[in-house]
Amino acid sequence: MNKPAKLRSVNSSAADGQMMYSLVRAAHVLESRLEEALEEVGLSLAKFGALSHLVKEGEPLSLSECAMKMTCVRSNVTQLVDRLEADGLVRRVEDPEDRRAVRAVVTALGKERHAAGARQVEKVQAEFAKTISGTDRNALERVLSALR
Amino acid sequence: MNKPAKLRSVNSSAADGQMMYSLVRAAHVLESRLEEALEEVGLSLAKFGALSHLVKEGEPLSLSECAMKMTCVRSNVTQLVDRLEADGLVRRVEDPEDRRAVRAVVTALGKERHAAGARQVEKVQAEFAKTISGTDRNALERVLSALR
DNA sequence: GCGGGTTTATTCATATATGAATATTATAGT
DNA sequence: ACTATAATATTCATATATGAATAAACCCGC
Repeated sequence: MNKPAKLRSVNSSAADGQMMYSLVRAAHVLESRLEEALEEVGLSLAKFGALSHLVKEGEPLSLSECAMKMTCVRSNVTQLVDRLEADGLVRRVEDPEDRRAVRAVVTALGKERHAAGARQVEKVQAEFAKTISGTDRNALERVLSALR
Repeated sequence: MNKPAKLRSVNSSAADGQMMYSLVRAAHVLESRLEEALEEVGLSLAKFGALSHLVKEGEPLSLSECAMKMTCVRSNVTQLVDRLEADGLVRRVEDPEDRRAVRAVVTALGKERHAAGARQVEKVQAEFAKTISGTDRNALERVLSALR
């Protein structure tokens, strides 16, 4: 027998603890799927994320701006751009306005690769969409927007 | 004006894409909170996780068993146990049954530290519980259980 | 009993992430 | 104009994670 809804929403911190872990695990599962899908086109999730911001912006971003958009630390971006540059997906250019700054430019190959990555990500999204019912969608939105 | 629910649950792969990212981001936020809380007692989330499995089991676990419980690769556990051992939270003992195996034993200090970590985690859980309404709880459960 | 395949942990190379330290350049306040 | 402060990217040390390669020990079928 289920508990009445009133009781269910009270005194359930143990269940919530499980849910917190479930949420984290579920996200890891999704990340694995994305990594797997992106690997087929020679990208990692980190690389795809960086390319996405650069492509979306449409103009060179300084590494600091990248770090902010990716909500990570600058030294991380330095290394990520090193690898992207080694892959030929991005180029570093100096900023004439500010001689401290370095901006990242997506190469033609980088744009192609990003597009291929986006197609892969869409497949995972479609799969994800199937696992969510319409009513759960709204509840999930509320929960996730509370966690920022 | 909202779309009718029927339309809302159809043709919404773009919104679902956002939700997929939201879910991943939300999990990262939770992980950061856990890391932050655990840092106060000198633990990382990875270390706390390993200790939790060992404490829960109540007896020494081989590193392979640890890897399975933590759903990660064995070489990861090797390094993690290196660090736990350096912290004095765990000891390696040989397995008399199987001379290939190495088992991890929690030390007294390890048990204390784990208990302290568990108290920290509970605080984060309580905070998390407050952000979830009773009705959303069930929806979230359904969604997360579909992602295993 | 033994030879071949499996399982064990470790090591190595690499990717991702953080934070501290450093050097260079910009900018504000005086 | 000069100095103090801030912001830039990089480097370094470290933690976490993966996967490939290795060595040791196990186990099965013969």
